Amino acid sequence: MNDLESATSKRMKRDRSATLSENLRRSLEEMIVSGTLTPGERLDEMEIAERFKVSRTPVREALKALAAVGLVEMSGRQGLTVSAVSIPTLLEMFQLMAELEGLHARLAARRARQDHKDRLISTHEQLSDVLKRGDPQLFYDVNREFHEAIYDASQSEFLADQTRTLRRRVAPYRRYVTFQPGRMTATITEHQLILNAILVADADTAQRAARDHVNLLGDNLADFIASLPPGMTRRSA
Amino acid sequence: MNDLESATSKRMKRDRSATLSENLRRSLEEMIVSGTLTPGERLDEMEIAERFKVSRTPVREALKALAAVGLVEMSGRQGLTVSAVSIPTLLEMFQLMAELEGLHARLAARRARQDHKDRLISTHEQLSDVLKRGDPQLFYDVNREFHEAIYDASQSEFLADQTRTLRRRVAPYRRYVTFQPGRMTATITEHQLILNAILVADADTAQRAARDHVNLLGDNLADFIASLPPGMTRRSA
DNA sequence: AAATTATTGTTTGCATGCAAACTCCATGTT
DNA sequence: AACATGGAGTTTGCATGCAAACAATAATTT
Repeated sequence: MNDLESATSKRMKRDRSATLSENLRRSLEEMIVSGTLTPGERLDEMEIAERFKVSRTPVREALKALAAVGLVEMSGRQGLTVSAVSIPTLLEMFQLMAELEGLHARLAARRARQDHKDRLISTHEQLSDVLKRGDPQLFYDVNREFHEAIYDASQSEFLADQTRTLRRRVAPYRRYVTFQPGRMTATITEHQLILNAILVADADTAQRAARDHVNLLGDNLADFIASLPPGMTRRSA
Repeated sequence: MNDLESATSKRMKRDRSATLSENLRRSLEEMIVSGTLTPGERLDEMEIAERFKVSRTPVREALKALAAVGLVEMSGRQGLTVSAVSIPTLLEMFQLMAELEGLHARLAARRARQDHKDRLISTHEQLSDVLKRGDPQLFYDVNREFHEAIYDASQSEFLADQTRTLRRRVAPYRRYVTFQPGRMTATITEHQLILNAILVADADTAQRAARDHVNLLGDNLADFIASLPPGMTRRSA
């Protein structure tokens, strides 16, 4: 029963989520979502294994899991790549995101308790502050916080999971939109509409506002893509 | 260049999707979706490996993939189980399904070409015929065909993928609803409404009709669950 | 007899090894 | 010279083996 002994390496393994493959999955997912690994990039099992100092087995398991969610693609034996989604698919993703966020907002308007509302309000104010400071990365993060607050208020865990999964899939592209001029300001305005509707429990308005908010994001993305020189859409590195 | 030789076992491996783990994933998924493996049931790696005459490696990869989609759960080292979803989660799933199907119907109403419409009509008629014969399993399958026809007409592949994935997740429970008295007849009526709206390109009506259709399913499920003796909802074997 | 510890067995997680298949380059043939 | 053919190297897919962890039972102690 020695305190020192119980804190040794044995305890390390006790951590439930401490399987190598699970940690790898998280790491790789983060790298894909954050753009460190770019869409279309080849993923070499051995390379990753060496990089993380593990064998290929947990690497393969992690990649299998990511492939099942659609973040990586395995086309037969010719190797794995970070999923590169086509423009039409990307627009579909935003369309679906719009519906999901709309549904969350609708449910939030109906179910939000006072603590949920408080969190929404404070997060929204926080985001307004960040806007003035003009830190895009921070804005990106706090913006996510605001949406998480809506998911929380909607009290729909499964729906939230689905939404987060989709969110991660569009994340590599979403950054292009977030940093568009005027988008951050517009976001604040749009959030305000959603927030107000939730606060007064106007489900229809909340749903519409949230849906429109994401659809505008999609439009911005489409605009951005259209402004790119042709061919730029294939290469994503 | 011997014909006989080129047709030997070497050719077998040429099939792109012929990796053991992929085939296993399909098989296990089918078993879960069809109810052969029941929610909550323990999945033993070795047992499955022996059953399919393969090593544990592809089994583990298949299970990892299924876990990523939510069909199986792996809680730490204490083994994997077929996912058992709680009642509230199940209702959330139907709610989301309703939105997805609604979106498909909306898009289908806007985009369906004549060939899509033909397929919808013929599938609908087919389902009506099946109703008279009273074969629940066949009804289940043709019903799926009708919905597939809608996905096809909506021309949204990604959305269709997402819908199918969710469909598979609720499949183990959906059967209870399909076989409820009166449900099949009601389904035909509801499909008719969706079909009519799509044929006349009335997007709003199509969306509402499809959404209501799935929501009614959810209601039926909720009724069925409520009619079960308490405690019956936990154990699912 | 009850509780705690030992121990055995089962099951998962990971590493390693091997073979099949793909890629690419070089050599050869027409 | 162009195309086909062959082979080396790379990469994936799967099997096997081992060790750590969990589960359950047996044994020991109080």
